[in-house]
Amino acid sequence: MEREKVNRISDSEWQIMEQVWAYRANIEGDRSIGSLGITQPCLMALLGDKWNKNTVHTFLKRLCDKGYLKVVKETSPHQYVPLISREDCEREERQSFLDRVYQGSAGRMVTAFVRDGGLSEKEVAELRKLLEGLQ
Amino acid sequence: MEREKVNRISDSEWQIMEQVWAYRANIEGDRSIGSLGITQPCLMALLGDKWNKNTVHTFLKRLCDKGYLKVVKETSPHQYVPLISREDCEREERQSFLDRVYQGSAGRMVTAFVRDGGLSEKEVAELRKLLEGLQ
DNA sequence: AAATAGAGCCTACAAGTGTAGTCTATAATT
DNA sequence: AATTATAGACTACACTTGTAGGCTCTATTT
Repeated sequence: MEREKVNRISDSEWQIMEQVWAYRANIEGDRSIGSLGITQPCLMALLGDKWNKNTVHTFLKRLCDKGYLKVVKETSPHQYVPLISREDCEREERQSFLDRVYQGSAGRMVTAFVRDGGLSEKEVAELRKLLEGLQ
Repeated sequence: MEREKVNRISDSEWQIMEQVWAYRANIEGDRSIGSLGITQPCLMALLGDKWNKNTVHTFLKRLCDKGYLKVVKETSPHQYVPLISREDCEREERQSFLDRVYQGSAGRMVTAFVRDGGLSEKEVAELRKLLEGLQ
């Protein structure tokens, strides 16, 4: 039962996935819309003129090839649906970052992040609560 | 005063840097040894047969080109000295990881890491202490 | 001095990534 | 129906990364 070893999501591809996930989250619970996934023109609108249309297409195709997206071709324009949750992807990214830079030591890493600042008071409070639960 | 925009350290290159930094840390304070940096044969010994000699050379050269290493050619074999501290690199990696996966939200990220487990009791304790100091 | 071994330099090459041009099919408009 | 605007497919190309082969130079051994 070992997972196909497929390439990670690249930087640019990740930005595409962001939109795919966000879109997906938005239509959640709104079954009135017959929409399953985001379309290329919709993506273009959200991304501004960051990339050429064909560039976006290339990324979408690659994400499909890598198994992160599914394309629904019954409609026009086509719709792109995520096959993996953002949470799962985040977990994998966290793990690979951890292994790469901190040799797997979550403690050292988290400490560095916290020390580095950037946490709001609310976040600090939340984190404190979380730590209490851990014991 | 803007920093040269140079490529990040790649995965394999990072493994080389680990050794360079570790070696450097070891000779710290031991000025008796006339050693400035690690050599290719030394690296090979530390890395085992992970890579071919030429592969290691390629990585070293690329790291020099990118400005992360300096080579001392007065001795044979040559010595490779880091031009950037591990801490600085870690910081940059953290930042780019944060931007990439968590849109810069350190809080969300740290929370995910903590929740994901992998923190030892000692690390949890330490983190708690750190958080207290933050207020 | 000739042979050998290891270090350094240069070259190569496939896969992955960022970026976009071309062509074709299809849909909307005149 | 002819024209035009798009979406999608396919192709291209430069740069990065992982990986290593060859050649040369120098130091060491016979």
